[in-house]
Amino acid sequence: MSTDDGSARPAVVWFRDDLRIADNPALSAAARSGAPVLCVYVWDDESDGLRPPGAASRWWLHHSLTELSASLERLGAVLTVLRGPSERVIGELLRETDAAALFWNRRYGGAERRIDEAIKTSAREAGVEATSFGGSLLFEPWTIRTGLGTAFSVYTPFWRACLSAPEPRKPGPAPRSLDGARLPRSTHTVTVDDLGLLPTHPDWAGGLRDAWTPGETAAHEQLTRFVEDDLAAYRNERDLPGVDATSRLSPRLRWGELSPHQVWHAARARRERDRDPEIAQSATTFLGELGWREFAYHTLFEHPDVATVNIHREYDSFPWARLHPTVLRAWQQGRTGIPLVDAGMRELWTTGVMHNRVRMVVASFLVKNLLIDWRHGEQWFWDTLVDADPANNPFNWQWVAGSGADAAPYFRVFNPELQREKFDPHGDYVRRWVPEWDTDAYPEPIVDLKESRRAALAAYETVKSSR
DNA sequence: TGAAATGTTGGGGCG
DNA sequence: ACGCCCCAACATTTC
Repeated sequence: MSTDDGSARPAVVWFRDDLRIADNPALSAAARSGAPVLCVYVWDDESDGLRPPGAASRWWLHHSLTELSASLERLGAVLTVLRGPSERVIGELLRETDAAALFWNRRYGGAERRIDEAIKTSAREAGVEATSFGGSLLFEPWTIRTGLGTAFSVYTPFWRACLSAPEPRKPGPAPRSLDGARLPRSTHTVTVDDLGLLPTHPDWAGGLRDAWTPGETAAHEQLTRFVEDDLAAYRNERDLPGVDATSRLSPRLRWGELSPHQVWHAARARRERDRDPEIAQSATTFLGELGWREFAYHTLFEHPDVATVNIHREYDSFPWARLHPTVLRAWQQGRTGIPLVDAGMRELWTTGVMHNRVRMVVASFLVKNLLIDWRHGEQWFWDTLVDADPANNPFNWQWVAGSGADAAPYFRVFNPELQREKFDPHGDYVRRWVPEWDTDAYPEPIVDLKESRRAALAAYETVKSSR
């Protein structure tokens, strides 16, 4: 088949949360098809229900798209950037290019699934082969079911079911080269720069630049280094925020610079290679963290509005404190007078991530000691995390708040001072982010820990009794 | 992937 | 030698 100008009908690859060329099932399918490949990214800030990325996420997205574009050019293709409502923009592209096929890797959010379904239907009606692939999860949510055919609501049996399901596929290579499709002049494209994703006035991204190199190349270096050098100590040291013992792969998975399949098999291969029991245990613990990611997506699939609605609806009547903006701001800015909390919030603001143990502590502090609705915390994380994930972020906030799937029991209130003594015993982490700790410049706590704990338990008591 | 309150135990000081 | 008390240290229960 040919278009009017004699060129073959292209296969369109729509990139979304999969900004990589290796182990990308949609890209591979397009390359295999023999058709010229047209790679596209759509910046859609118009469709209903799509959640606009936060500021830190936009920064990361800019750089990751830029590298993806360069990688595709090396292979012989280009990344076409479009702007507008996905359904209209993709539909127009298919018509203008007389595309033969449309490929993508699936998304799992409510609005995303509605949009993708509508596009798939109209593409097929127009004679375009539209095919979706599993590229971002180890286990598709609808394949992991309880004996009754329902979704799992508890992590442990969920993960056990995953582990006894067929093993996730081995990751595939990047295409060696691509036959890049030509774009008709009539198509209105923009550049990554045109999207205006970077902060300008002021440019607050200096800390992010120091902490990160977005993009697929650095992602692979990071994965290799972690698996080869750091996996052995992972189990014992991952809870110590002052030690660099975590994988720091979360933004890589969020943006799909790495697929979970690449991470899974890298860790498994390391475990098989040398049979050190320390590595074996660490690998199991680490893979369990991938399991929580799978469970969060599983939960998002079942509860599309997880970012705004309590999974346990009895929490809808929870007696949150009246919101004092100064209190929320003190938490956001790391000025609560609680050293571990302030250290975490400042790490977040500077680097776009926070150590996982500390995330639990600051979240517990906001929700329980300050009695501030978890949605405020979720939104702040959404805006400031470079790994802000549509599934993980709301899932984990609801987990801490007690309203979520397999949530922490309501009475589990972290004591941030005790947590500091346990997990940052030498104060390395706190001093790194709160240098004025233990000086007169450091403020008094904005709440009494003992008293606010009692108040939290009383508040949660009202929810419990209404069950 | 808690913390605090409460209960139990056992060693040592002491009359 | 014995009972009593104190109090860590650990275990269990409760929130």
